[in-house]
Amino acid sequence: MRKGEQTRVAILDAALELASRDGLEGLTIGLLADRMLMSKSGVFAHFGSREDLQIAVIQEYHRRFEEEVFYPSIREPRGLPRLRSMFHRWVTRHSREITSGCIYISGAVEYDDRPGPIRDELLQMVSAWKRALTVAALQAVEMGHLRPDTDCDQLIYEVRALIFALHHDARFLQANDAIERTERAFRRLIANYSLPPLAHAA
Amino acid sequence: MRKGEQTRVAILDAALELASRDGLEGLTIGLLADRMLMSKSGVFAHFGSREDLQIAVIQEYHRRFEEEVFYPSIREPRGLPRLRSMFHRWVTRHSREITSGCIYISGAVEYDDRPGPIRDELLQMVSAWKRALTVAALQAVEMGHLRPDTDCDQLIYEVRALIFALHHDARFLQANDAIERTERAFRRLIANYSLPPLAHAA
DNA sequence: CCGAGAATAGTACGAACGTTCGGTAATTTT
DNA sequence: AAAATTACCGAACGTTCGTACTATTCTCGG
Repeated sequence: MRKGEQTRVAILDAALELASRDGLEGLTIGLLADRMLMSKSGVFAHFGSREDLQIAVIQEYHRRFEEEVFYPSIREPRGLPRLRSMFHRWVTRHSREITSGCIYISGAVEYDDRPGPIRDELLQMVSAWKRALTVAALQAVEMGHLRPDTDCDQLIYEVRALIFALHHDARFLQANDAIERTERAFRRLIANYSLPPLAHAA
Repeated sequence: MRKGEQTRVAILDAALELASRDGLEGLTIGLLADRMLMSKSGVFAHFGSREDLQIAVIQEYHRRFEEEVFYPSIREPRGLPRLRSMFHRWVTRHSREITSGCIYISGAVEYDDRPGPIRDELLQMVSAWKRALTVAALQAVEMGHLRPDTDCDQLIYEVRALIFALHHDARFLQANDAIERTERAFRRLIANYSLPPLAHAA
């Protein structure tokens, strides 16, 4: 039980790459076997079914997302700095995987009308991240970084909207100014919900 | 050559419904034949190939989109009223088709990594609509409805972002406050780029 | 170094896919 | 009413899909 896990990890890695490009529905055991230079049944044996494979991919994606975006950010000072860090790392991740899309987003489109374990898994991951963002925003209000009347759900809704646009424009429209626009919009958004600087006060 | 066109229209109508729910990739000739109570070959004969069927669906979707969103808006007064109308009708359309998603958005995810005629067709339609929005924004600046230093590309980028979020939250997360949040964000956005009301001027 | 058990290959299956083809109705034209 | 064209069906092809079995190869502890 050592070689096995080792190849399982390798398969999962290739599966992630494949699913990021072609979506979870495009993730096929045959293609995966080709890429691994293995037989279909050899790949299949490592996961009980295709659905289990897809779920494993989602979980692995989430693990990496947390590792790359969430955990580093949580070490930043509570409040606006942490929220900024979460957003920036999120954007950076998207610009890095500009050739391999975000499974959260593509999965949402693929499974918005298809109930089942995969949709449930995706929903759980996306909701968790959304909640984490909202918590960070709430803390920013608590700390006095954002205006006390800030509707944090609304703020995070608009923040997430920017990421969706980034994903769309960078990948589909192949617009190279998407990252810049996303960050500019974020700055304006934060400025909107921030307390006015003292210099401008009456 | 009369009965044929008639059923072709009926097939296209069913195809649109199917593609809106399951995406353009989920649009299958077999399922379409089942829904039409026809044979696969019967359906097939009306379109030279599956790809031609998919392109026909995209074009029909675009036709309806223009009819429902663009043309009525262009009768509104040039400038901010027209831009508002375009956005509102867009949102309304999304809330109406809350059970059947937007082909522009699902198609963008499905074909962002798949070159070919379908991607080209989608790209053309999406770009055209984006340009129409930008033109409306530019006119709003010209008319003095928006600040003269407004970056219209940036504004429209953020406007489109809101629609992406609406689509995501309404369909995938099934959040029932998505429409309200979208409109609230739009108001804030416009206020940001508007000239300050005279009452607040120094 | 060998034998047990894990890891992978091989083969086969039923289903669904797009597509082709030949034939038969139905419809339009003459 | 006859002829010609169009509309549709049914069956089959080749491929790919996920999955179930069986066989073979490899790995590693005793």
